[in-house]
Amino acid sequence: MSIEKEKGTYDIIPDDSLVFYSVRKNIEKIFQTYGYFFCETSSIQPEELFKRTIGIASDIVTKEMFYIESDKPRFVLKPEETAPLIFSLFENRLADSKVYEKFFYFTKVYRHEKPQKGRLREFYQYGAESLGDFKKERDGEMILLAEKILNQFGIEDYELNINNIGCKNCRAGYLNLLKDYFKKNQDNLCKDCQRKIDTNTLRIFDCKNENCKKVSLNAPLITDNLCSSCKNDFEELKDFLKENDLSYNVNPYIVRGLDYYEKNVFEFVETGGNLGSQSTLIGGGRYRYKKDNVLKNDITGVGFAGGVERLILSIPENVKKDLKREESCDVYVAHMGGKTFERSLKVVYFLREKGIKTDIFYNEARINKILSLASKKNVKLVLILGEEELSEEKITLKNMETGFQKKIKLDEKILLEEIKTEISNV
RNA sequence: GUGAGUGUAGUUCAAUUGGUUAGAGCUCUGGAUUGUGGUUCCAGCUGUUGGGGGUUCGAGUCCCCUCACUCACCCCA
Repeated sequence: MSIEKEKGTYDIIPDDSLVFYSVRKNIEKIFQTYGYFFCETSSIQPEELFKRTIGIASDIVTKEMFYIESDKPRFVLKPEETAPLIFSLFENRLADSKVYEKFFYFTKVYRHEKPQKGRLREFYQYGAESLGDFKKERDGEMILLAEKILNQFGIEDYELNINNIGCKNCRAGYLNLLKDYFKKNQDNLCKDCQRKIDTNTLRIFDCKNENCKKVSLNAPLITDNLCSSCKNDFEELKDFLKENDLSYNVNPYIVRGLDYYEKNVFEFVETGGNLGSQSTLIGGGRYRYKKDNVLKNDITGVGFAGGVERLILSIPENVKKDLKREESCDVYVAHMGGKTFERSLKVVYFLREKGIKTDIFYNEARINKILSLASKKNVKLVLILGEEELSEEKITLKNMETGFQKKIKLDEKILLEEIKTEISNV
């Protein structure tokens, strides 16, 4: 092809689109079941928004934004959905609404990174925000909800990691403590890490260098340096998870890359090896949008985001097959042309009117051709209306899974009942 | 952004130290079966070997450039 696409982008077309679409519907259904309301903001957002929320020093802001040619102020393709959504809710006076306080989204986001497995430049994120006071029930529901999504798609190889990254009262103190520790030991750190001491202290924990690992091993941990409020919040979350039989690991090294996170944070990590080195399925936690010249008060809440493509990569093949089936027609009608075609169309229109997913092959074709097509389309039932059936005022109903078939009276109401019972058996 | 690897049919992979017309499975199309699919059998289609340049009598194979993908770092969903 002479026209090249942007790397790290892809098109959603069959068969994969069937899985994608089913995943989307299932996710949205779960959110609604938990009382969350759908939202989606524009893909085009002011750069300023992300600078002030996810942080001027964050990787996303410093090197991963797609800039759009436009008048001032500079606009970017949104790299995440939380900040645009929170600001939109604030502008529309919904940030402290009691009617609407829980929101979900399913939207495209953009990050200019080098693509690899599980990492794209344009990808979908699903996520939720629950605005209001910090409460263990809010955090807990978020985690239950996130896990519910993984379970819905038969994903079993994952771990839940939690941490508390502190708040304005204890976080800065801890960082200073950590900086002092690394400065004392900087001779044993690699050059990269020496540079990180002042700019990106926490990232030293991620270094793969053996010497750095050794130094990190004895470094002070955030979990040992929390203020009483954070400590209490963390314990409450653990209690909640225990009460709800959720197993978790405390991972004091979890770092959130976005500045607005505070206190309890969590991550669902894939352990089945389906995501290569990009193992994070879902990341989330509590956050605080500090009051400034735009926000009149602090906005607090808890939320999470998951990558749709990573989720799909983690879904077992047999589950994907079922999802595809969910998206295909229930009934496919085979006719033999002429009057059988005319009569078949009436059946099709009737069934559609009754909410049965029904389709028909417009052209005249041999029966084995149509059945083969029906099989490829994953339909559950085929109705056959040939000259033979028409002359007896009957229609053949064939279950494509079992192969069982029977002739029934060519009467729409009787047909509908038969179809309903057959479908519910599949 | 840094480093490494791989690019051959729709797809998964072959092709002797460079040697003639680049092959096979699956998919696909048609038939066996003009009223029974998913199994089986038979037949058939599909390629600027990612692109460009170079070396050579001769390049899928060697060299250079470029692009794409993959993996890792980094980071994150």
